[in-house]
Amino acid sequence: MTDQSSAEIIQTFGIELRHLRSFIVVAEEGNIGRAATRLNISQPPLTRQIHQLEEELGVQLLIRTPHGVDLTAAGELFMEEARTICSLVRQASERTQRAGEGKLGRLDIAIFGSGILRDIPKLLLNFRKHYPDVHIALHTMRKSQQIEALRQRRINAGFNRLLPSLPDIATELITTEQLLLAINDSHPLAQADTIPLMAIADIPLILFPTGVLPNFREKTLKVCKDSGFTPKIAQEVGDAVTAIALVASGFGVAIVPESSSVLTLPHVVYKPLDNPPPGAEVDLTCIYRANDPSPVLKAFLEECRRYRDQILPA
Amino acid sequence: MTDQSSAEIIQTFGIELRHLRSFIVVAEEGNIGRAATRLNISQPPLTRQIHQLEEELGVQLLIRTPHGVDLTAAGELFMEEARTICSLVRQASERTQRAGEGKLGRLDIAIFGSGILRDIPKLLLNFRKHYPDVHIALHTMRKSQQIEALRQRRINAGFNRLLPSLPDIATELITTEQLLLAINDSHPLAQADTIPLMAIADIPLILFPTGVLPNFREKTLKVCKDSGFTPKIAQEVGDAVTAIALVASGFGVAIVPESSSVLTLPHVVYKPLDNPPPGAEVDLTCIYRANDPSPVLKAFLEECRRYRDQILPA
DNA sequence: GGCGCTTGATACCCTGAAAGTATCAGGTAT
DNA sequence: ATACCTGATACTTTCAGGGTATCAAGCGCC
Repeated sequence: MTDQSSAEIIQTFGIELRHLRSFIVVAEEGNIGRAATRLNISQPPLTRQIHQLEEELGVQLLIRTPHGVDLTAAGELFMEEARTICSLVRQASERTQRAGEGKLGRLDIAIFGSGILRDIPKLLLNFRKHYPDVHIALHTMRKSQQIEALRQRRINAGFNRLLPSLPDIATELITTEQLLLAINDSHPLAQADTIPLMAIADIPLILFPTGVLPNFREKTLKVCKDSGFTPKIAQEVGDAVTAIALVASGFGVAIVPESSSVLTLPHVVYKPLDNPPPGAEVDLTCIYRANDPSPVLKAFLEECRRYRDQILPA
Repeated sequence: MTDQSSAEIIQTFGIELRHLRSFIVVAEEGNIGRAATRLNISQPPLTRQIHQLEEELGVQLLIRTPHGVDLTAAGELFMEEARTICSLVRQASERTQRAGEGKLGRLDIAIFGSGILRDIPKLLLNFRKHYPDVHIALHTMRKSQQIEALRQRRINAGFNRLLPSLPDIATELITTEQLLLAINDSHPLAQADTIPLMAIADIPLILFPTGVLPNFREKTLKVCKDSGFTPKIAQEVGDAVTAIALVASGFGVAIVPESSSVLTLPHVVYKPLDNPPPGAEVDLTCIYRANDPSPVLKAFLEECRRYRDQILPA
């Protein structure tokens, strides 16, 4: 297949862009001498170039008149085609340069449940503002799927929390969030400004997500253990949104990342932990192939860093 | 304006089609050495060409791996663009060649009243069959308009009868037609198979067309004079169709070219002249600029000759 | 782990094609 | 008739692209 396709392409031996550029100028000037001046070459080589072109095409392009040259019908057609081609080359060059700077291209990005609630949309919005010509496709994937998809090159980056360290996957920290307690407003504890973790020891706890370790479920259990108790597990669910929905229905409480609090559901209030133990926080990170040379990805990671530096002081 | 437009085009210095063709093959092979073999050059110059291209664009197009080369995102984009450009060059080349052979292009052709009745449509149909990609635009013009339009290059060819000889306008004979008498079937003469011209000396004659000399009106009068009489003029009209319509209404008789007889109107019959005097015939000719180099026109004129040679024996 | 094979990159030379110089030939206009 | 355009041609020169030889680096196979 390759042989055939390139055989077709290589048909046009001999003809070079130089010929097209020269011909365009000659056609514009209607005079070979003046055209040569504009091309910064002398007249004879230009005459020869045009002859070569006519020879190569097997068609007369110019009619020599006493005061210059006129285009034949074929010449007129070829001039249009040549203009198109030259401007296409220019465009190709520019587009490739922009692609090289990461300003043009496509990013396939995997997101997961609770990450989408606040930081990722903001980040993507920022990026789109700086790189409007980069097309972003979002895919919802759980952590293990993200890693597999990265390795298979189906995606360029993914967002997740609590990542295992892997040799071929690099990470970029987006933000570190405090943990909040999502609690039903009918519960007496919901009146307090902050809640000591120990206070929920006897309240049923909704855990999430299910899936491979390490995950946020594990994190939640560890935080409780560090506070000196083992929680009563009310229910295990797949994602933060479902967990908070259960909180709204009075199933129990849930420990969620700070950013989840943008999700308002009736009867759900979010309370900071009183005296949070060390480790009562969770990272949101961007993962990508460690050796991915894509300039678009590079630009995206820079945007990630800019976002992080921007919100960390605040 | 020319300076600006070409300045834009000439932006892409350095880059030549050679670079694009080479890059495509390299991208296809994923291996510079093999690509060089396929391009029938050795490996070092190909390496250099790719470097030149990357230099020129200011973008890395290839990632060198131990087993060959991979495309960067920019490289992948540029490869698509390069393919497009190369195939466009090929197409341009082919189209120009076809234009040079007269197989592609546009013909603006002027026609006039009675010529359109038989020969011109047949001729155009033949031409279209051989040259399907030539677009033909028809314009209805009287003789003087045709000549003016030819000189102003608004048309490529015209059809007419009885043309004055002009230095810059060449002619190509299409057909020579006998003259027929168009007569109302209520007239006693309409019963005869042929009619001697003298017989209409007393019947009102409808003359056409009005306009510059020489014209068919003049021809008609001359034929009558050669037969030894001066006709009674019933009416002068602009074209053959109107004249025949008047015959249908009983205004009188008309002398018309043979081809007009394809036009059937109620009560109109066409009768050959009995013993037609020499000169009782009229040419249909194609006129064009004597120095017009257009290959499309050339092809059209050849079609005209073919048509003439085809109908002359019959 | 060392050796051989692959890959692309580099240094140098050489050929050939394209550009330059000088001149010619044809057509117009004065 | 001549002076001045035009593009075409002959010859020279230059330099860019291609060739040969070789190198450096990475992978895989014993």
